[in-house]
Amino acid sequence: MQKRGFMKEKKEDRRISRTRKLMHEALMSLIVEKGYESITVQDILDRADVGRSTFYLHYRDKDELLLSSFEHLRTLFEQQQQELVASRRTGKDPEVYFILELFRHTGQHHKLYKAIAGRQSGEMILKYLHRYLFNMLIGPNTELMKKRKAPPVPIEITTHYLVSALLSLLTWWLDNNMPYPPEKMDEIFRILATPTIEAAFGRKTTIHPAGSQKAFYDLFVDGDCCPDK
Amino acid sequence: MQKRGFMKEKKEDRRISRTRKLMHEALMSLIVEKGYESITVQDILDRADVGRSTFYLHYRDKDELLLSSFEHLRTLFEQQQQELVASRRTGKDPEVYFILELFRHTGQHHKLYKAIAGRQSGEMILKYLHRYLFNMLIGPNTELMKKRKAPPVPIEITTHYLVSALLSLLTWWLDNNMPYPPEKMDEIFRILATPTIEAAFGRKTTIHPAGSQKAFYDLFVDGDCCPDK
DNA sequence: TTCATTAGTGAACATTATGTTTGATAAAAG
DNA sequence: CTTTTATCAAACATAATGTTCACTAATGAA
Repeated sequence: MQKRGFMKEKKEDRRISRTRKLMHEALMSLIVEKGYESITVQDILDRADVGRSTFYLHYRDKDELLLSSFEHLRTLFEQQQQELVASRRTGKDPEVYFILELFRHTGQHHKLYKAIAGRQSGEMILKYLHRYLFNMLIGPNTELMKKRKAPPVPIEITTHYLVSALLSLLTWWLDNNMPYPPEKMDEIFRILATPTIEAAFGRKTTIHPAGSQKAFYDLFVDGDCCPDK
Repeated sequence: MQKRGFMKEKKEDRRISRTRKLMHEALMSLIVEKGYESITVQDILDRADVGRSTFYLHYRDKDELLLSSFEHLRTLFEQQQQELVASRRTGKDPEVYFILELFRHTGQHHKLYKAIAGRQSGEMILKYLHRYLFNMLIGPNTELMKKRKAPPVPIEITTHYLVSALLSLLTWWLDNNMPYPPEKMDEIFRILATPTIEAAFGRKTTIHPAGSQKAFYDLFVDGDCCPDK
């Protein structure tokens, strides 16, 4: 997407990256501590130790900072996804792994996601996630559409329905401190959603387990995720 | 619940009912106009033409007023439900009608519900609705539980999943200006959800159409709901 | 190293909303 | 008619937001 080399793409003033990072970290730690809503810009300023004017030089408001932080996580998730796809050449059903990896990823960053998506922070992020997953799933589904001429339910509705259902499972899992491992949640989603997919499109779907991954964004890899492996 | 007669249970100062009603109406019309979030207490004061102190004499804040208004609607819905149950002595599967009536009811008050539950007003109401529906559905489901010894998915999760799915359909419907009649939405929900229920509990569910109902809360019965009957 | 450029500072300020308090007023209830 | 109680207006304290500006310091390119 961007010009220049491969390892180095430096064009940004160090000060900028520095203050941005400070503000992100401040926001993140504050979210974990007291939840997004109750955080004030002043809180962020104090924690990050930056001037008021500096904040508004970078972001329009609290929400924009949150969104920006969240996009970090999304990027990370996508990198992990790609690594996984690259490392495995089984090839088939990439969207099947997707859901398991989604649970894995959010589990790894559960403190953040719980604070961010656990209903405590505005629906903004949930909306974002919804859109993201919707686009992720609409591809495979439109393919399926071609096989069945007149599906009993409009595909848009089915997709919306399934995304919401998946998200509900995810937020439930986070809100309840992840009482099951990601694999179990993945299985549950399959059990509950597969018959719906079959009813809406008429097709068999298969079930797979999947692999592992690595940690980044060190400060917020939370450690104590899930009871047993 | 309360003491005294049958038709008359007046114990409340007229002034109280009057100002409360004024504030409710103010909030409702404002929600329809500009969405909940952007409404300020001052807006409500101006529209209702009540003093600032009066407002805080009745409600702690905006949210409490909204919640109170919403409970009005819930009461109305329950009345309609009971009338329906009373008028029909077919008796079986009362929860089957429930979903259709839910769509009918929200369709009738779509302006309010769209403003209130259409993602524009905080998740507060959605949460409330979720809890409400959850309790509504947990009864029938625990019955089903007894039939199957070890359901493959914990009932709590299944219920949560189904409620979320139902709500997603409902909000989608409202957000998209109710492109289908309630009957169609009811059918769609059945198509999508029934196989899940069967997978989670192992049982057949039947499909019914249902009747009509009446209007109240006149100011906000919106009229132009849904394309064709 | 030098130096023009760019980012960060902090303090003041305007603005907007919230929620509380007061004593006076008017409308109910009995 | 009298007592009680809800409402009112107005002022107030508080708190958060977002902007401005002149000053300072770090940066990176020459």
